[in-house]
Amino acid sequence: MINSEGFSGKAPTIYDIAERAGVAPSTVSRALSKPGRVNERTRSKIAVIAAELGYVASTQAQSLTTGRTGSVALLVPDVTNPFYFDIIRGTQLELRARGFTLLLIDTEESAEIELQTLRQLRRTADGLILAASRLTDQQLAEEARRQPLVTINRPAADAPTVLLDTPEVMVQAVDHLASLGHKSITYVSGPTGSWSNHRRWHAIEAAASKRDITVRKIGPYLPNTSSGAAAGDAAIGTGATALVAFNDLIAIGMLQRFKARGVRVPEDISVVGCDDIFGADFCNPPLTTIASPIERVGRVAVSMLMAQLDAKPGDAARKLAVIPTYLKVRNSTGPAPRNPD
Amino acid sequence: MINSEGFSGKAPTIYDIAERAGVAPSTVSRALSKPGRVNERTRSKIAVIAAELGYVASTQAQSLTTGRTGSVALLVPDVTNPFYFDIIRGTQLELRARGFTLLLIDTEESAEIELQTLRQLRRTADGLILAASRLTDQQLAEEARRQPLVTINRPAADAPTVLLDTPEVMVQAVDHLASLGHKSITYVSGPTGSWSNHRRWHAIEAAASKRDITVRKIGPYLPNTSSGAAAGDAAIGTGATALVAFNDLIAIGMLQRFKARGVRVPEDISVVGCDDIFGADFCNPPLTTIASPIERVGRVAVSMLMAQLDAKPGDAARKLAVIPTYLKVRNSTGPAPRNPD
DNA sequence: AGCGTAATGGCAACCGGTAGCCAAGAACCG
DNA sequence: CGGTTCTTGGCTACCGGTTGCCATTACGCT
Repeated sequence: MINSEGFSGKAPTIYDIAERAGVAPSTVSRALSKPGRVNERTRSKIAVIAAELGYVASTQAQSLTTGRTGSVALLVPDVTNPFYFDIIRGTQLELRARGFTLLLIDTEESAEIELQTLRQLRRTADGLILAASRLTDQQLAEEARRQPLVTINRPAADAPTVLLDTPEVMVQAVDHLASLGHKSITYVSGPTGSWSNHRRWHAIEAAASKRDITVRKIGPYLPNTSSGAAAGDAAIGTGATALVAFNDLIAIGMLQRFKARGVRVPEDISVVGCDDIFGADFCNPPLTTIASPIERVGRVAVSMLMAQLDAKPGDAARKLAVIPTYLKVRNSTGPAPRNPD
Repeated sequence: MINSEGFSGKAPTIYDIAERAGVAPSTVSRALSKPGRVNERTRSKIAVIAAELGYVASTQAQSLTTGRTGSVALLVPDVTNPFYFDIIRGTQLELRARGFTLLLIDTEESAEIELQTLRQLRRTADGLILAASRLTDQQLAEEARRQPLVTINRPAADAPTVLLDTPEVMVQAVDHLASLGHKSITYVSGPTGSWSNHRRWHAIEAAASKRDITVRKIGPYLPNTSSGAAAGDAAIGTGATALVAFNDLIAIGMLQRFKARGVRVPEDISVVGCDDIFGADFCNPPLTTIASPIERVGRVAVSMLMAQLDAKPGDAARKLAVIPTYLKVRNSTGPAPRNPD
């Protein structure tokens, strides 16, 4: 209480250790960071003193000379979107295993914040992982040229990308609905700037056209449950019997809305989501959706970034990783109603 | 492609700007960080050049002299636990508004990782926010003495704390169940190391004893849905009619398990959760739970931390913030069954 | 005009490490 | 035993900013 500022004085530096050990600071530095470079006896003496003092190297000082900061930034459009939970976790776990720190940024679905953060972090992070970037292709390419970057669910020239293979499985979803007798499918579109949104829509369109099924699109909607509620109302208006939503958040929002309005799922209408987020298995009814090992996406993104950081000029970096996905049928899809209005 | 390393050369420094502007580096530094200190014409000239070059100050270099890193670490036991997501978001938003960066750490429910990270970050972060710390009181006090710290849902000597006032509302939950005719309540306990777990249990115990209601405790269980499923089975074994769970994750896990085993909620058994996490409103049935403005918890934690950072010796810091909570009645609670086994 | 004071910008030290270069001593070799 | 090479540790410059101190100039005022 005497000194409300003084958090136990200053942290010890290599100079403190050097003094105690009777060696030069540079020796301490070497003892700690390149063990082979100094005599074993000297090294262990220094190690002991460092431990006693509770020495921790200043990462900022280190990064100043080495150019490495030991941290990687992950930019997500919305931290509260459960889809990103596992990406965050996968990233964080893999990063920690490699001795890196995670800088988490919520870009609030804004390209501007994203861009500004990207610039801000140029010096601060060794590399960036962009989940569902809202930047234009050009901006993305530009940034990729400036700093090591990996994108998730968004291809970019010059930057490695991790993709969830959801479009592939959209075909299965269409087949699933077709086999249940649905003749028409309505796609509930996500945000306009989202690349995966376009990709999913095209996949559905293509799959449907091969099967004599008509498709329609409503939206765009923000990827959250309240927007999903709005989408639910819109869907009822169109008389659709089969809905494929951009993601589970929207799908769950629709489910809630349908329940509130007395529309039965799947008797009156079938709903397919995408991502298999937390909650998809216990909503009412449990949601048929497209699942994938999302945590792995984060891990893979990290390892691709690391490969990029360690790359010698001339190394051909792996540019693309596609993570498999699969259709998970639960209770939100069922036979097409006999006589739709 | 010519040079896979060279991400557009080096970032510009104040020396580059100084040269272009024909002034000394120190002038550039001042122009950028203390505008009043230099002539307005000089300042604007420098500002223009800085903008042209896309200059961004190196935070590590800055922190080296100023001692401020501009980043705050948030430690959570499990990033995939939705409860923390709004805390993360609140923290991140408030931090960004104040020009700080968020370092997110998942401690994997481990006191050891928590402690190790705390040490690691001593130099790297200006302060730490510990959500649901698993440390002992002593460890916590020790760390609080070493660096600016704020805890969430965990009181600590020497560190400001943000508390959710859930125990207060546990009383309401007990009343709610009592008014529905329940004579006995079973508390489904969370992790042993969790302070809020103890606190909630004691609140229930106290409230029940005043109302001639018997209480029981089962557990401990990990705060996730699979553990909740196990808790569900255990609860069935005890013949309980009213369950209050440590948190929503456990409650939802129980709900799922009950559904699978044909136990009707709330007809056969009532369930109360805690936290009102994402999913509590759309699970089946929607969960009666204790809600609170969780995002605000994060914001308040940040502002208490900032107050601590800016404190002059002698300032009496606010040591405790209690965030109100309230009972949200949905469909998982109902009248006690007439003739329980 | 003369003097005090404020405004402005440069110099240089410093923050805490890293790394290149060099010298002293040890070990090795013919 | 002299010469060469290796090992080890110190010295010093440097990374990119910040800041205390000082010199210069401009300005205000009597």
